[in-house]
Amino acid sequence: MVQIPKQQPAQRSVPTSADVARLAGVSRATVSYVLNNTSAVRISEPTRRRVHEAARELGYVPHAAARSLRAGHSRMVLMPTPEIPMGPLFSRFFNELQWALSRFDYTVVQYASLGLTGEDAARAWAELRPVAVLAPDASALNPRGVTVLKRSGARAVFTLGPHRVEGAHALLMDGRRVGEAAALHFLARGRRTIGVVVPEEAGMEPFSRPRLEGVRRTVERARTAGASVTELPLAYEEASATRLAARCRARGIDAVFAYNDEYAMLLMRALQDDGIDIPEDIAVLGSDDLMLGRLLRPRLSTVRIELPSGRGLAELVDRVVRDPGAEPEVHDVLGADVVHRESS
Amino acid sequence: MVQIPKQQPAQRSVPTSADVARLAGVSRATVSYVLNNTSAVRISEPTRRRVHEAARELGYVPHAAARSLRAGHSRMVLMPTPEIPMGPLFSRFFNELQWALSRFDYTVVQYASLGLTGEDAARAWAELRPVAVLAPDASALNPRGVTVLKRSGARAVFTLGPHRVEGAHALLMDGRRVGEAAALHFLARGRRTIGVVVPEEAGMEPFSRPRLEGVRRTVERARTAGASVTELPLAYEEASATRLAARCRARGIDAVFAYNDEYAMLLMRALQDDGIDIPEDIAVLGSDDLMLGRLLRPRLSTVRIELPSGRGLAELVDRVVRDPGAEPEVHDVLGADVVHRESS
DNA sequence: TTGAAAGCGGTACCAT
DNA sequence: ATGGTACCGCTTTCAA
Repeated sequence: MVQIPKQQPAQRSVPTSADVARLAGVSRATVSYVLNNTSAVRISEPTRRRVHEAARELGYVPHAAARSLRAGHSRMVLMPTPEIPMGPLFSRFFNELQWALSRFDYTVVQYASLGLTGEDAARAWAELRPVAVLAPDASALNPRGVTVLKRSGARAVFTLGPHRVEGAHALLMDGRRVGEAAALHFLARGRRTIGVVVPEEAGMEPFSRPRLEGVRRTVERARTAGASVTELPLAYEEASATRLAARCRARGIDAVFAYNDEYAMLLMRALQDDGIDIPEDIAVLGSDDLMLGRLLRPRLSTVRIELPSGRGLAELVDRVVRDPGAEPEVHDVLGADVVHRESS
Repeated sequence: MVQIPKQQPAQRSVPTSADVARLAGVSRATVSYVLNNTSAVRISEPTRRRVHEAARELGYVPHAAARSLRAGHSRMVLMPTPEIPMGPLFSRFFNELQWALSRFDYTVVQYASLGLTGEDAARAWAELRPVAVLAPDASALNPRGVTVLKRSGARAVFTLGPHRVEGAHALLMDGRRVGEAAALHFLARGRRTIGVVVPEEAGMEPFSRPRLEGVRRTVERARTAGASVTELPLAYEEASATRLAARCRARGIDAVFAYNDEYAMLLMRALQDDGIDIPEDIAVLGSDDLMLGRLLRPRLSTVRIELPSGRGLAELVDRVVRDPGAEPEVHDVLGADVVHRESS
């Protein structure tokens, strides 16, 4: 029995527009005209058909790199992926923004430049020659990085997060607003000894610090007699929560802003197990308005965070791309308001 | 007073290696040799310095597209982003895989080809000429799409998800395993009237269907007298859960596999509010082993899903890239086992 | 040790 | 209505 070579892929090399031209019996120029529907040039119907047919037969797919090399620009919007998996809130925002940008005919690409930060990261991104970069704060983009990107042809550089960076437009998500809303809520309800949970997990400082700071600032400004703010480190595990619950009781804390709903749930459980009544003894406030908060008993009060519509942001990005000369703009895109339920 | 134009960016065009060569007083070839540390060629130290300095001064960043165009290949691994935001489990897996691949010197790019599926999506991906594609199931990659990708030079095409696709390697995540584990758990504990929650939210079928099917299949095979399986549609909102709780009671259901921990929490709350005792009257099982499940009362039993290490998968991808001729492999990468706590 | 030049896959100008 | 061709930025022989 003859041994038949199994699946000889023949590994034909990738078909190019020259191959299509050859097969269709026309020039590469004609192929380009036909496949791009170039309006400045009229190609006869029979020729069009032959070209299309040849392309289909060969399974021709244009080479994006070659195209944008020639064009001198691309419509790639680069969104470096943050190292930390984002919660549902932020990831929905990301998805929406992506979708909106794609409506503007941008190609959104998330690029994982893992380990790189600041200028190094910027250089890695710049190699891709994106027309715009939307950098989450965690990428630690700095002013020099912004310069690198602009020099390499990026027409719009945005940061997304709590900080702004010189030279770049900013979609400023000022976490202090969240802390502020929480603090006002507590003060208005007569709470005075306020604790603020700060996650111990690495990489969350950019989000947790501003919230703490917002609480601090608000309490100071209010000049309410006897009001104080205590930082409460908490790891995302029960043992840590148990210890923290004891500490809350010991320090006479009567209100806790728990960073977000998940940490709030963790702490609430520990407090309740410690015999503390919520909200009677200690008021608890989460944030992000997750479904799970509504399911707790008592139902969790929370700071609802409002992110802007992807549609609007996509418009903004597009506007800057069209007019790159303009001064960097700072857009305060974070809204925060308290949803009062039963835990506070 | 003279009006000074504010910030004249002079918008020099992007510096190329030719600019660097000019400034350093050498040829483009030399620039390339120096910046790439080409070992086959020895360049004198003074020249090296001059080149590096010129590159720094101009803020030169190489053009990735031009480079890979010349090279004829890239090290880009394309991971089309699924339309649905993934939970923490899956997103951790994604991150890990990305990190591992970057250790192998691959450039991982997530490309949002929103709205496109099947062959159209494949064509859009192929334009980027990735060396490998890891396509989540939701992208609906089909055999023709696989062909398109291979024809365009992709040396490794993987699908990630519950289905496999002809011609592509598969990291098969067989959700039936999850259902199977759940069913065995219930049957072993004497439960007979089993309900399976199926989320009503769009786009979750690829995950929920197999789980249901796994339960069904396992119960059928067990041939346990009187055992039955009921499909329980549930939207992620309290009202829907309330209705479902009533339905559970009415149908005499004594065990519910709730799709995941979040739906489980939602349903558990509704059942308890309806006066049903868990696990006495109805046993509840979630999946994903989220922290939140441990915090519920009773503590939620859950199906722990084990995804493979990113490291191992990166090795696999690399192996296939090196030897693209091999037959497509199917790797069963989903482990499922029940973590028994208090709700079952 | 360095430079000249070809060529990767497209596009668009200028002829024909 | 089509074809010839220069060129985008970079790498890599081959010569000098």
